[in-house]
Amino acid sequence: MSTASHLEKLNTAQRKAVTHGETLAEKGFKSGPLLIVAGAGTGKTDTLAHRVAHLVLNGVDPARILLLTFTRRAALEMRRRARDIVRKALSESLGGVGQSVAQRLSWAGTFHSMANRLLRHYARHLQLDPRFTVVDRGDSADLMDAVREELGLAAKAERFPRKDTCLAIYSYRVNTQRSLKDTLEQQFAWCAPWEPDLAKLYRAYVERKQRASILDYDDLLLYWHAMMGEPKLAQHIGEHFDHVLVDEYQDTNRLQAEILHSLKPDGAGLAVVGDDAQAIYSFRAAAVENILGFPERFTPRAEVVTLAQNYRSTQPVLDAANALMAEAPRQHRKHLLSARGAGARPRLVTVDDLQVQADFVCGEVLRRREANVPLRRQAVLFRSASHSDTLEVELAKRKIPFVKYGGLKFLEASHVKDLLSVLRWADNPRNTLAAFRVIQLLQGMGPANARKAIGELEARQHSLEALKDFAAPPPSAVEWRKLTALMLELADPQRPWAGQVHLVREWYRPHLERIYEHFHTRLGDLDQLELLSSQYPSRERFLTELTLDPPDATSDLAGAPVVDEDYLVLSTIHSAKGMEWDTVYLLNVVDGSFPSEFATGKPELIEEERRLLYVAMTRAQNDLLLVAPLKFHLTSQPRQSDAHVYGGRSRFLTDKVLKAFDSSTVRGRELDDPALEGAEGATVDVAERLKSMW
DNA sequence: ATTCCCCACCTTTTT
DNA sequence: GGTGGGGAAT
Repeated sequence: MSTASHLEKLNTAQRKAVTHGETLAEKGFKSGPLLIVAGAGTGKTDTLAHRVAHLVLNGVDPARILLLTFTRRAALEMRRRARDIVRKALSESLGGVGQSVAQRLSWAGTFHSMANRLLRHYARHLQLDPRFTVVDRGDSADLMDAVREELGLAAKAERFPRKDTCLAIYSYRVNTQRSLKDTLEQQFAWCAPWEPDLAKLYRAYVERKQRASILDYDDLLLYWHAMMGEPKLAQHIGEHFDHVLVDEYQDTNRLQAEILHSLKPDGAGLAVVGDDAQAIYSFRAAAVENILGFPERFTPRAEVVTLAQNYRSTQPVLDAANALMAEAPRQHRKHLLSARGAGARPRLVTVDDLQVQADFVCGEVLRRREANVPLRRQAVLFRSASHSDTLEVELAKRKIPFVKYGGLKFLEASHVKDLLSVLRWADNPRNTLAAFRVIQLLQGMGPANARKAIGELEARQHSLEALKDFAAPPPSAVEWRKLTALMLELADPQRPWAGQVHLVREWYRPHLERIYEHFHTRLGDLDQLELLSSQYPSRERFLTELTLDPPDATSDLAGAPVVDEDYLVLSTIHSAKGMEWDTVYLLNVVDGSFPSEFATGKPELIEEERRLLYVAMTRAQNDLLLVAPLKFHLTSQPRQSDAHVYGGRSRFLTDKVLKAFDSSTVRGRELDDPALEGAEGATVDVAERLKSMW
């Protein structure tokens, strides 16, 4: 296989990464640990996919490869590419093999989804109900809030931290494996006085989840981690996989790193890939030290292969990115070199305000489309989801179709949560969180009655039959019977999954109309949900996978584009990771956004913002445009105020960095009609004239 | 006990 | 501009 055609188009470093351990081929490639440091655009995904394919072509069983990625999308992509490589490498007559490779490569997914799968499998070893419910961030927060209320912490004289803050602290502490005290002191200093109360809250929160057979995102990792702490189980699971490959290793947290080490204590068969310059998830407790210290964690040290040949961008784009990173104090220095050569210099365009920015971007987008760069080869990126608001309005006005990634999700809409809660309750009758929500949808049923009803359910081991015997307050009696009938129907194990969402939707409709103002648009979302549900084989799979991999594009303003139709991509930088476009526009490149006004204070946070800008810039293949509005509204201002900053050039755009850019200014009226230009200097003070009339 | 209405507060990034 | 919490009316 050493001269195999699938290796031909790889460069030396890539080939080294792909074939690492080949000399041990007869032992199934179980070589020592490997770290691939892959700069932006250096063919990281391709290299990993080739490695998977290469392993398979050399006799490794795809079912014994664990491939951990950061998003579900990345996992699918990796599977697809590996399949294509294998298919191509083998003779055409064996075409079917490629297909089965992708299928057999079933252990490919996010840490969380693989955890979910393993935990359901080993549930009985963990005294865990295999029908456990996975709850998303919002539900976790609601649960936290309920506990917070019950403990009387909400009513304290001094403001107790809000539910989201409580959850953020909890999550950070869990994922970093630090003590609560340290977490508070270092990350949430303003909450430190509440430490004893928070500890109490978290204990109650954990108990509550356990009683209801609920696992939150963190629990998926925690349980997996705990499971790996039991030597027999750890060995059993570790032996199931000959190879463990991890993508985006720079964004793993301590818990995840420890899981990996217990899977492969000596590092045999372990290969991780990442780029410390693209570490942008520290807020989620990601530990860059994982990648920096990876080689030394093993004896002998792990092999390190560095990929620096960039296939994505032209050299001028990389010059800008390199200049930006050259000013980062702590890093693994690498200099990206383009395999594509010369191209247009990146531009920094200064505009008056957000409206001019939106106008300008629309104009540029259309101009490029005329020049045969389709919309889907262009993307607009920004620091936070709301930064595209003005642009979205403008795009809709000009009927330019777009899809937005990141930001508020479909699943966070309350009506969607209502409907899903019914299904969750039916799926796991012990899920009192869902029950609590559903019961209160009925008119006349508030928190008190809901608690009473749930109390009776608990007393009868959560048998839904108990619903029949609950004496609902007379005004709600009729609706209570309808709900009871619905729940019993859904709970019937004989009932096929198909049609269940429809059933719930029909039941829910009158409540929806009563509760919400514009119920029609919301009804549309439920139709979407019904459609989506038909793609899943079972209720459990639907609910879990929806939570672990929520649909991440919203495009309500311009109307959902039909597949294959051309549309512009709008995305937060975080959601744009790993992607690439011909042209990239970056909005609001000003201080307050780059770096985010919330990140100031700590040097590490500022550096992460720099990396964020770096990630954004390195998404561009040919054209990179940074737009800097002179007038930029700061968030977190008192309402109704028009507070903004002027000329806040991003501190990352130093004179040195700016040398890599062509700078220009665009004034609002230039966009309207160039023919009106040329009247500079001739101004009329209309206001003064009107006043002087009196 | 529920519901409705008003007021204060806060506004990042995501599995 | 939306949401969450508190208080008053039903």
